[in-house]
Amino acid sequence: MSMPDITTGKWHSLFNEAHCQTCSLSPLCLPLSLEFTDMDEFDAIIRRRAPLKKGETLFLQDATFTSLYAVRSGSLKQVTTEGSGEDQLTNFYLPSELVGLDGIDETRYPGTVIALETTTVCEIPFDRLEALSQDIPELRSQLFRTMSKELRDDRRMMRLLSRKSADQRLASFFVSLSERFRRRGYSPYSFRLSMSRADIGNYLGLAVETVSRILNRFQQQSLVAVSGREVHILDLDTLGCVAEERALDSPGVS
Amino acid sequence: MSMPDITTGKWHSLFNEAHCQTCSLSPLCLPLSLEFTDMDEFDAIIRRRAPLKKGETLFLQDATFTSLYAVRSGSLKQVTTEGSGEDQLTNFYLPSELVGLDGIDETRYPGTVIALETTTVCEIPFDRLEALSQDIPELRSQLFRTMSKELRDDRRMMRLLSRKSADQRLASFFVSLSERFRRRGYSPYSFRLSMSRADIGNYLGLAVETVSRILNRFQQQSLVAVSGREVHILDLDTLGCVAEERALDSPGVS
DNA sequence: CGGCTTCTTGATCTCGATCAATCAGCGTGG
DNA sequence: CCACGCTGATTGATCGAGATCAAGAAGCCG
Repeated sequence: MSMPDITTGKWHSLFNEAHCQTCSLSPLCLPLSLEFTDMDEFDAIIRRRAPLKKGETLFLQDATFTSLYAVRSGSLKQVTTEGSGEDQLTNFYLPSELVGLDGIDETRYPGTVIALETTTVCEIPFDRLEALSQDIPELRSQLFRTMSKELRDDRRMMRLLSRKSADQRLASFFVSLSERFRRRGYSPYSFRLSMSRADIGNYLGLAVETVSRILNRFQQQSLVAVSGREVHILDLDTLGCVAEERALDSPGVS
Repeated sequence: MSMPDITTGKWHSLFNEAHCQTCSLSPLCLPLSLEFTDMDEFDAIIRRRAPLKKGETLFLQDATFTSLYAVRSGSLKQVTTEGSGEDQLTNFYLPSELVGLDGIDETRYPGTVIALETTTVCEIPFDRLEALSQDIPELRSQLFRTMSKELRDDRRMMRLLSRKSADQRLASFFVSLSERFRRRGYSPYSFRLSMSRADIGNYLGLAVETVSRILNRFQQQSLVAVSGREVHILDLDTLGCVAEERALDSPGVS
């Protein structure tokens, strides 16, 4: 839909020409607060990567940590396999978001990251980024802030997982997605889910069947219109209320 | 028990003399990888704080973010109140751990931090820390690593909250506590819980009653011996298995 | 078309929440 | 010293949200 068309064959040139200075995402991405000259320096360490196709992995769990990745287009999921248990989907990544921050303190990435659709990323070698962050205080500061924000989001997720009902989880998910699309200049009301129901369930700690049923219920309540992976949000306000409301106050649920 | 005695009155002098160079926690704390001269510089920006008594708050949710805090002794909990819902306990902090990292990207702390017992902390003004981290690459690197580790721990917590049974949660909690005490030089097998059952339940996403019941069960299975807040871990290995095992494989639970 | 995977829908079962006492620990004041 | 009240911990009985099991129904692609 709103993503550039991969089939034209113009990608490669487009993609070689790409620079932070001309990237529409730079106000959201790491170079956010950089001056032009600093941005040049930053841009110089970035490695553009060939696009990933749907289902391809950016890196595997336990691979040696070397780089962070900024998403340019498309989306990815991070999956952690631990012990005997099943996989846990810990994150979805959208354009301008930074992948790999949780790998810094170890030598390995703590999860596998997989493209959910055709996806392009910028590779940022971490040693060079760290060196550069010595000379550019804004860059360092921005890195700290990005990590801090991710910590904060994690805490929100913990609250969702430990206190919210299935309805509240789904509602939160849609509100959050809507907000993320809005910030990126896409419509907050109409978008296409790049992840399967199973992914959503795994991420939210719910069974696939539950996701399906609640989506159906939301549809009957005219909160959203869902057709396959196409989503139209009809009543964002109420959805926001559902997301935060205590299960008690919900009136005529019957 | 293993904590210095607060009642002797010797605290204040002890506490004024305290420096990173002589602090037994420095190999675990932020100055971990610093040279002597660097550690002096770091030590100079630290502000020692008067001890907090049980129940006192280090800072309130939405207070302006200014500093990180390193725990010297005692322990704290972080509690977030959001919307109409109840509080969510997002973290316990033990000596050498860094409090406040999730406040960096906003101007405010995202939760209230409360002492669970008599607790001393070192205040580290963040603007000075950030400035210092420009000159001391090891310090900057350590900060990144600390934040990254916290991200990783958060992901583990999400897995616990979304996939693990109540038994597994409690077992994980004890294994994790045990490990944290061990790293700090305390006994990994005998310790005193500074938090209430309600706190544990809130943190693990369980009702108090459930915590109580499962503790009882663990006791009957001779995994732990619990008396009030005094804990003796009898079978750490099995506890570790319980923490990771899928509910299926557990053999003769009956 | 057939052979996939993904999604939906229905029926049943279970774990842990909730409700409701009771009990234990503990500081306070008579 | 002991009755009182308060908070925290335990124990028992019931209930319900959501998992699980089991079929179908759509898509999707060679």
